[in-house]
Amino acid sequence: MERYDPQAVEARWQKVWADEKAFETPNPADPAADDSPRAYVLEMLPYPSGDLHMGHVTNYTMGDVVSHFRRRTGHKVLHPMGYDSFGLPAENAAIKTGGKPAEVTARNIARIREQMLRMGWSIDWSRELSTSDPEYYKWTQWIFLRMFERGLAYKRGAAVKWCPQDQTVLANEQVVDGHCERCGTEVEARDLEQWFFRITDYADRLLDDMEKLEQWPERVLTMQRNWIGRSHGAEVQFSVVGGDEAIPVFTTRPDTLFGATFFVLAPEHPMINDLVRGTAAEAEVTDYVRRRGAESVADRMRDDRPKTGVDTGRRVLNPVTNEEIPIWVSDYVLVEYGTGAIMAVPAHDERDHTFALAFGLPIRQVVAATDGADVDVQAQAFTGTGDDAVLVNSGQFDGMTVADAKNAVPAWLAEDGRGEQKTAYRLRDWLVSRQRYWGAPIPIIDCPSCGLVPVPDADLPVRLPEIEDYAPKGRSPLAAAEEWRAVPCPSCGAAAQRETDTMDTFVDSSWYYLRYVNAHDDMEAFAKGDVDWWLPVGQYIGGVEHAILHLLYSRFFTKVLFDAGYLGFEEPFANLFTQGMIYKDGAKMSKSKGNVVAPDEIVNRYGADALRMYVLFMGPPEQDKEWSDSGVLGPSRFLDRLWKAVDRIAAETSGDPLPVAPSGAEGSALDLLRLTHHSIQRVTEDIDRRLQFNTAIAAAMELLNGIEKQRDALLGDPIGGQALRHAAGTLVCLVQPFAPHIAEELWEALGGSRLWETPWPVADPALLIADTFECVVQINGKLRERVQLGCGLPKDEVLAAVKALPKIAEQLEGRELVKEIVVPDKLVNIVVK
RNA sequence: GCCGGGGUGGCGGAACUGGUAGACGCACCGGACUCAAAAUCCGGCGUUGGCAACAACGUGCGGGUUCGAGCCCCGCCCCCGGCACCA
Repeated sequence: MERYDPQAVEARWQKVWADEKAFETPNPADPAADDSPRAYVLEMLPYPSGDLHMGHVTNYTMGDVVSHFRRRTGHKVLHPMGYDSFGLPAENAAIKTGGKPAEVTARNIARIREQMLRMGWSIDWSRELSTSDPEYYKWTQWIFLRMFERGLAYKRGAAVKWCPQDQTVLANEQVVDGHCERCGTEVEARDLEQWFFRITDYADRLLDDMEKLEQWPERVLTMQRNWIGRSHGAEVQFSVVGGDEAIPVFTTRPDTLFGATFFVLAPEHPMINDLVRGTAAEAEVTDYVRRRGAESVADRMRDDRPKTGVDTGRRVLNPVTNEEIPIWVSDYVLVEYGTGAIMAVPAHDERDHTFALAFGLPIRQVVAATDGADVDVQAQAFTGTGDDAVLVNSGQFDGMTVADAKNAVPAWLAEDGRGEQKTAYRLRDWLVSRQRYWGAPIPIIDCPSCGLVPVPDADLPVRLPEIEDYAPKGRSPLAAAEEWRAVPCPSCGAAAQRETDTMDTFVDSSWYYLRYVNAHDDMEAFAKGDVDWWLPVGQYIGGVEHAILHLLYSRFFTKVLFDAGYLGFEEPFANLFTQGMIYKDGAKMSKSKGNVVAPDEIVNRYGADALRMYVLFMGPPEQDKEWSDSGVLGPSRFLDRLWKAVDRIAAETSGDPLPVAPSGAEGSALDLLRLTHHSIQRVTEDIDRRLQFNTAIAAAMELLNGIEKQRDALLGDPIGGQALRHAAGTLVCLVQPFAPHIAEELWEALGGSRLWETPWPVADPALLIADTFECVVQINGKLRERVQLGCGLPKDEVLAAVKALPKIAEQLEGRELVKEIVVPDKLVNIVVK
């Protein structure tokens, strides 16, 4: 056979797979379906920027290894691919170059698809989809309407985050430290009418169902938990002195209610104007509110800012002490959390304490430590809540522990409506409307008499109109398409206007995993029987950067669709694997830093198989990794050596591509058979149970090293030759998920065909057992000697054999024996004095 | 501050259930082949001492449990990620 030429080999097999539709998978209704177990292996779909990057290569190669493995262990595998193709980059590129977003997107998809094909991933291309395709977004709109019907999509005026660069509003999840997640511009606060999804209705289920996600990484669950931010506490009513109204507060410390010595409203609290109108403090309060409002979002988030505030002169009644306490306004209270108002307990809350000191407000201790700790609440807030923290100065609750009082106080308040147990969340409703062009139009019509009316399902999709100017102007570019906008109201027929905002692209990607199942069905988004057959996704793989946004939204969508009866499951992804990022020179690869290594260049030089192996071999898949230009040489050399070794063995032995292990092997032939079967076991475990691809590849490398070491000695011998052929065939089988092209070629050289659907090798238990082992001999826990002993030897015989060793005998000479430990077939430790 | 993850040779990493620390690979050093170089093949490669056999030390730091600790426990330090004036 010729020299290993990755380019030729890879092109050849990619064509075979395409011609034979090797990786297309039937749905249950298809006659080709049978009752073999199924596996849905999915990687997060890419944004088609045009260039495949190393993160994509790692992500999709991991999924591909799992797919191949499942296929060869008897599963029907669904392994699809698509493009998250709506979004700002294509739109911005179109604005810059004068083209159309749809054209830019089509070009980018064509380019990235070509690069993907060169990687040789075993994808069912017949299910390929693009979220910007009307065939797809028709159903995104359909889901929006289901949300609308259920009251889960609604429009309201609210203080929202606005990105002045991208000229659109953002979801809370898309604001990172006060800056736009996408472009890094500092966001502004604006009051706008916007569309929201009521994800907060699902906060409890999103949290509680995480218990079912046993196979999700802890760090992702933690991030979601933090994001949802559930706190149990109480809502307590404080009535305004000299008025009829009561102002509710949320507190997680109802046990400290007797210590509430003042009251604080957020500057945006809706009742402020009424409270101060006509009072002496009106001017000062209004001025304070205006100044806070002018501050940037990022400034308000700075954590070192001093406390500011102003006294309204008005008072509320502490509902348990009946004391009148002053109402202050301060921006340390956030309008969007809880009720936008707090009761301040300076003795037991650090923030309230700081505020009390700054403005000379009274501090009253209501919790004491019983462990003798010195507590001076005038100097410092005491925030202890343990079993040794008990209530004082709290009427009938004196002496009760904090934990008990947290329940007892709200229960007592509830008796006469002064308060009740309550749960608060950090999570806010998901703002989904965007004032940009390249997204799915929101399928709603605004009628002067009927209000917001859904577009009838039969009229979907609401297609994006062709427009001239995509440039953002602070309102949706769709507003300029007046002919498109003007429609009769579906309900009353009067002249009405279409909604002109488009949907956040995260809406598109919140359900794509369902669409793959019936990717080109134009009668429905997906068929319940089919999605229930394939989902939940058996293995989902993607970047940890989507831990909150995409994964939380997708879980929300799945629950909504489940509630509406379209799905038979509540969690979309049974197993989640988050891969680490690839760095170069200590930094994330990026064009601006000029440290991007293009996968294409590596493929041209070393082949896709070498690149596939290297990205997995670099380190544990979930960890961040550092790209090394010379590192790829390891796998590349391995494939070269593999080629030569298998080529020679194929030429000089005969039989099946993977003959049975010859019986009667001994010596180095037997050693090789054992190594082979240990390798099967290691690679199988590493792929199947541990998703630990780096060690699977290391095991394959060790097998090749073993084959090379024995090759010349065994080739002349009939049993040895068969052992070699068995080892070589096995190695090709084990390498196939990682390097599928060369594996097919070598399998063919061994006389086989279609390795991708050849059953995965199974380790022979008899060959996993050795008859001797290297016994480690320790004295006082220190390694002193090693000796080959027979397996299964009784303890006393092992000890006798070990003590007979000259070196050990010498060291035991004249010392008192304290203890002897024998770990069967492993080690001996002799403890002496 | 709270929550989660991590810290092992020159480098990436391995050690899965407490049992030989450093698998596999990169880099480097020496040798073979070559006029020479590249490629390839063979050998070496934690630190210190020693010609060597070998010995001592060694998994962020300090303690503990154990016959035995990279792994378990207690107390710290540092790095990464999430949340954070969230009442």
